Amino acid sequence: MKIKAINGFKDILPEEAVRWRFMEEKARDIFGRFGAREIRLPILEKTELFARSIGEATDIVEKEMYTFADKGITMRPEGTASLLRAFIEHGLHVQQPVQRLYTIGPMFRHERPQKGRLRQFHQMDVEVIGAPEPAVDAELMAMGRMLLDELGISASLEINSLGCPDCRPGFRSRLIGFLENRRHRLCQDCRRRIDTNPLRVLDCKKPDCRAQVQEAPSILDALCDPCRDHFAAVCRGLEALGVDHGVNRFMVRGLDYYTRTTFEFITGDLGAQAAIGAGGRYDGLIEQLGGPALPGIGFAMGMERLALLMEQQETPLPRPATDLFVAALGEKAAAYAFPLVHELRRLGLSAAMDHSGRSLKAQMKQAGRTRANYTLIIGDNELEQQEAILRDMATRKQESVALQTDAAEQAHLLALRVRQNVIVHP
RNA sequence: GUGAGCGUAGCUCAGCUGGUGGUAGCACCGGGUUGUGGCCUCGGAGGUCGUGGGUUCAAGUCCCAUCGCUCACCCCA
Repeated sequence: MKIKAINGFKDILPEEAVRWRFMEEKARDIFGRFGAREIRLPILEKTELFARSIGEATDIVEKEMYTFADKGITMRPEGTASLLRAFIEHGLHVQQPVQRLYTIGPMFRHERPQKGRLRQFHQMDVEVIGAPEPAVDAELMAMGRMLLDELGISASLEINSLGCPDCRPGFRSRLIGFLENRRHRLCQDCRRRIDTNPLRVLDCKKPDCRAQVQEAPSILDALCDPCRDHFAAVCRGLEALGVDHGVNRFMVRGLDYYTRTTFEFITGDLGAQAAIGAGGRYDGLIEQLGGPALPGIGFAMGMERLALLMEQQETPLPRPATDLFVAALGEKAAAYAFPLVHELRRLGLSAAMDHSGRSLKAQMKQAGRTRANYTLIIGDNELEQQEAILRDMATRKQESVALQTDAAEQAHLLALRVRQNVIVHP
């Protein structure tokens, strides 16, 4: 019986990995432009970290974590908790008043896999710690938008405010009162949600629930003055930066730690998975985790979802190419080519040759397959006359080049000849 | 945790109400081109029809079980 990867865990094969690399390089580039520095974090953390940050009663903590119960450790289901733990542990706030950090890597949740949702999935996570200003909220969303733009992905941005510990509890109880009155008109799930997570009812997709909820009190009307001012300033900031967005008063978060600004990048092209990136402000969380009383805001992009969209929208990718393929015919020629290819590689070129003594036709085919820009053809005739044929694969033009006895010298000459014409394929 | 659908070559799939002999395309290898890739053409290799059981003279096809995958609910990036 063949051993296969386990359910919800996927291999990213070479062809697909090209897309992933492009995505990661774009992200690192753009995060860097916004002053974010990379932080690399462990995959395993104490279980308690996630219970305290994400929330004991959330689905993630209650039933989706990969936990080694006997050791009290868990494979991270998201990045923010780990990042903040590291931030607090190493006292990063004393270095700079505002820290912008990003991390990229795998996360783990034991859910049933479906389109755009795996058990091991990957996120790109950006967090800004120490800045309460609404301008930062707008800046972060603008950064997310820029990344999507440069990845060729179109999505809409929805924003909302969840208020703060001063104003949310009041809204929450008003909402519960409203929902209780209409309990009988809500779906089974929403009836349960009234007790577990009443705000979540606002986000139910069932038409009947949506209709009921239209009449519900709006959190935006219930915000305290500071939260109201903050939200207004966020909207102005987005407008100043030309970032299109819509206000969605029904949007909520699945994690407990969010305050004030929340946002999601939404697409209709991924089946049931609409959110490709989401985040928000978490002003009390760092203190709650035993750190300094600093505000924070961050968001995560789901990389599998981005990759699916890039594929659908046919985002052009840089394809790897070979600078020079050496086609050697016969043992003597192969013996000459062997160190030559090595020297070419030492000089920084990508070079390849065949080791199985195949026909020239087969080797040319191989050269084409490896996307070689040039092929150097060396046979017995060429060795005898100390001249090889250099073929430009795109133009099919050939020229002869003098053969040197020394491989390093030969490689150097070829590199000079071939490099100036190396094309970076779009 | 719940529901539905699907398992035929490395990939994408054909195979009608069960009827000798398992399709095709892509990819791979070779020939046409005795030393020149992409196009064309000819050929080759590649399959326990997911697995086990049952019905039948006969099962890729029908039934049952099992495993796997996919999508959706839930939840979320």
